[in-house]
Amino acid sequence: MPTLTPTGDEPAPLGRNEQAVLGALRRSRAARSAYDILDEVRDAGLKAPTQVYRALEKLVKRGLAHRIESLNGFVACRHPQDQGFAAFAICTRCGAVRELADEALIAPLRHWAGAEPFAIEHVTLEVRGLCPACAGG
Amino acid sequence: MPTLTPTGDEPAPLGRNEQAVLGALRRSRAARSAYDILDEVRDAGLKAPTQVYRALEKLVKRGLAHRIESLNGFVACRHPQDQGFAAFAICTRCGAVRELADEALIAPLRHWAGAEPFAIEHVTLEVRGLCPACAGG
DNA sequence: ATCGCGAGCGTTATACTATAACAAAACAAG
DNA sequence: CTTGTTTTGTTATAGTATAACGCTCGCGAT
Repeated sequence: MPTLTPTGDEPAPLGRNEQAVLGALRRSRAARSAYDILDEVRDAGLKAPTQVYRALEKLVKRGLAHRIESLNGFVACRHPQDQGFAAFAICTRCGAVRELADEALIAPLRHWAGAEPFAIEHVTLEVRGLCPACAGG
Repeated sequence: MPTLTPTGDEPAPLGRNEQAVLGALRRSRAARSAYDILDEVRDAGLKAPTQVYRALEKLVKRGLAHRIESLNGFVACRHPQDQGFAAFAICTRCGAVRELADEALIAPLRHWAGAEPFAIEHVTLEVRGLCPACAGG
């Protein structure tokens, strides 16, 4: 048993690899693939996909990053307050990913979860389309 | 210009490859990867991933199949009446995929789409968790 | 101190998913 | 028949993700 983390669930500080990967995610408004990220963090000493994937896994577990299934990519979390569901609007033209905190979108899911005999572990909600800027409006 | 399809948008009949792939999807309650399907339709003469992906692309365009992003897999459509959004409940234990036609789940998305300056092209809504059977209830 | 253990990291190799590019065949129109 | 178009077949390759193994480092026990 480790002797640190004395109070019980103090979140361990991010390691070098996690910091580098999270930094790369935060610098981008679009989702990045693990290999994109790898290209960007080679300077920081990461050399293989495994290292990037391990860092991403930890970041996602902590809620500091999200996986975008429909892009096979990742984004930094911009709404740390949301502990449960997260939703994303993805522009198919410019690639920008907006994290949606809209409770109107999420509440129905919670409601459905309560009514159905289905034990929800995770929800993926990804809306693809044109953002206002790209729609030319 | 083709002379067939005389009335304008008569849906061309499915080709051999599409039929074989759709058959494989319909036989399964879980999502199948393109390579899974390929193994199953080798008898029908398909030999390369490209053929399976092309068949899947056509089936999805017609609404006869759906892609499950979070599994990199595909399922046959079981609710042909729904033209717009489709949602899925995916059991993480047995892999069964249930297509959700629940309007209560989908209506909020339509509502959001109307209110937001975002031109929706496609919505991915995938709920992962334990189905009633696997939850032991 | 030093031994042994467990956690995490680095590295290599490989599996899995998807598409590009071109060849061959099918088919309608002239 | 021949020509242009569309579909299908085939090969090769790109892109995404994980398995497996060995090293090192920190810690507690002796």
